[in-house]
Amino acid sequence: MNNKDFYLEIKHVCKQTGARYGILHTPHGDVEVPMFMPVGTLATVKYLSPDELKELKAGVILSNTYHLWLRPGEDVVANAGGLQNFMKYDGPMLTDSGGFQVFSLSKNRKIEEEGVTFKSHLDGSKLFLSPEKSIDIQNKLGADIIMSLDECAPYPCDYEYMKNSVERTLRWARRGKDAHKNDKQALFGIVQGGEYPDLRKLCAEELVKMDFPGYSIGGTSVGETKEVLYKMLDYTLPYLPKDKPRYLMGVGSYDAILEGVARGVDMFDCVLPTRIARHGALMTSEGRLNIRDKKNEYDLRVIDENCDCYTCKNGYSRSYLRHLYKCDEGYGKRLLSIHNLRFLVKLMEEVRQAIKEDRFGDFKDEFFEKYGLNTTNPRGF
RNA sequence: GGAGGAGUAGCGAAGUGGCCAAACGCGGUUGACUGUAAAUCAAUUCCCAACGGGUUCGGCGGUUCAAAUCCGUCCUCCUCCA
Repeated sequence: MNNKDFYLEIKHVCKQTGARYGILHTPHGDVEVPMFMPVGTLATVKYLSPDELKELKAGVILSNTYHLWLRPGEDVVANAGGLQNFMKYDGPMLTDSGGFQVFSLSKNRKIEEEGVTFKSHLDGSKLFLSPEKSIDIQNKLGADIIMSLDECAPYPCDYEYMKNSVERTLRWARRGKDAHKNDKQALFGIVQGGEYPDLRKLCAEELVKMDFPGYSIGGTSVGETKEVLYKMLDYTLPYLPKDKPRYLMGVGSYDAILEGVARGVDMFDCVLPTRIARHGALMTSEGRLNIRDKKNEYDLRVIDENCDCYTCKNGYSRSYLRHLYKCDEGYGKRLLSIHNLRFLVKLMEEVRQAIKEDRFGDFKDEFFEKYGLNTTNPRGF
């Protein structure tokens, strides 16, 4: 693709940690990194309008190839002029390749060299997704950033299986790159290799040889502990080029985000903030708050005094939010989702500021101290 | 005044001689959730010094080896007729 359409401009590297602050230029505008990207699988971040996403400064929105392929079909999206125009979100977007569904729908699929055969989770019909097909769909969906089809292997996974899987993922990356036809879209390669240092290194180096405009770290958030996740990062990041964006896939707990940033990750995405919001769990500057708890019944305080989200700013009380939650009202899910997303987006704003001021290491330490992580809630969120 | 019907755990509601501390739903409490098959899932919810024990099915009194379940009586509520 044209370098003028998509590139990472590193503006500052934290002297304490090596964390990077930069501007990611995309065809749909510039975004600052490190950043958190909300997930909108079916061309919508559940319950939120594009206006609300803009207000909370969401930046890049993720969507999903597998799900949009099934419904409404990539041609329907292409007919509307691509994802942004279809869902009326005018910021940058990213589509995942369907690689995660190779993992999450594992009971209904079969992996072969040519591609993956899925049994549709909707009607059971037989579907076949290849690296070329995934890229073709993503070309039609039209996101700014697209992903290679990979195998997101389970955890734990034995060495032999992982080695074969990595080699196949590399062949798929090559095939996807050759099939990629839309030069307005940046195709990222995905590093797999589980917890095996040599496989992570091999995968990263081989992908770098293919020269992608950005690199993802995959095979994470599949049940491994935080310690293993950090090892995976340590085994991968040193082999990725400094001038290209690095995207840690599926990570959204705030401790893992901070550890990722410290290691040089630029992009994160996760369903966690929106999903747990729908399930009544909120991220606050004092840790987790379960809105459904009876202790909130008469509590007129907002979720978090330090939050500037729409929900907190407008004084929606815990009492009211609990009421909406218990009545299963959609507006409650919306208000809670807005809060959690804004919490993470704002956290990233603070992260960037700290990097610019060469104090990200201190910021991270203070944050962990303040939030009491690794004590009551070792996994964070 | 007469005739029917009903009273079961916080609420609703099954159960109508032993397998009943009593289904199920709601409510309550607690976990979980990480490139979204997720407005989901799991545990727990009479009391206690708890892999055991104690007290329950409107009240009281009976029958029985055994009662939420059968009998008597009282109380309360509902419907219909006067």
